[in-house]
Amino acid sequence: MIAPPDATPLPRHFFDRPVLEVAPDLLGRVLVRTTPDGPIRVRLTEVEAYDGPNDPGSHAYRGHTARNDVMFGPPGHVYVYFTYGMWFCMNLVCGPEGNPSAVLLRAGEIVEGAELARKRRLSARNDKELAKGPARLATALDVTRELNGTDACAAGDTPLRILTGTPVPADQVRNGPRTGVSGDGAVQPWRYWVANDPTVSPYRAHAPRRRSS
DNA sequence: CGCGTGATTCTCT
DNA sequence: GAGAATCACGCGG
Repeated sequence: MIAPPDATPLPRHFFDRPVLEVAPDLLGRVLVRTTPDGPIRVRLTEVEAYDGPNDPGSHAYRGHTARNDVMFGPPGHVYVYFTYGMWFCMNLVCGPEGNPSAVLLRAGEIVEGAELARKRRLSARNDKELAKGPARLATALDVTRELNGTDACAAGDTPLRILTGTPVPADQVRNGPRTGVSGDGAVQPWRYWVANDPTVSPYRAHAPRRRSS
């Protein structure tokens, strides 16, 4: 019997391309998180590209460190980072090994396991908000530091993988400036989203924090 | 609805 | 020591 599209992982070579090609092509793909209580599936509606060692917005801009190590590894793996003292965000590594490019997964529509996601997203006022924002998406899927380096292209019963899903036609893809990025990196129009999708997060320009004392 | 601010800790300078 | 690829909440209109 033939596996349905939603059961087929994206092949590794999907990610072994320039990140600006991969990012819009990820819209409509389905991320599956396997938990002890059952699967959670998310249809991706918003992503952001970070393009190699010369992108001033990228965590890899200042070289190879312990935190960004996974970005320098093979494509198709999950890079999870911790930020603002509280939150995790997840990326999928792109391009050839050694070239530190990645796509930040910013938002999606929960298509299965919403009851499991709600348990971790108690402040969400409705299901559209469950994964509306990169840290919300990671929280809804219970993605933390432990999943850093996971191979999202592996077959079988892995904790997190990315399936073929149904790609979004090019005429429904929009793009604009990246969110939350400071300095020169902010101007790149490398945030991609699905037109008129209610699960896409609102745009917010980066706001530097003042010192408290 | 838009805007401002506190939360909380890791990472790199 | 500063700033962070963010979120939630309170306030004012």
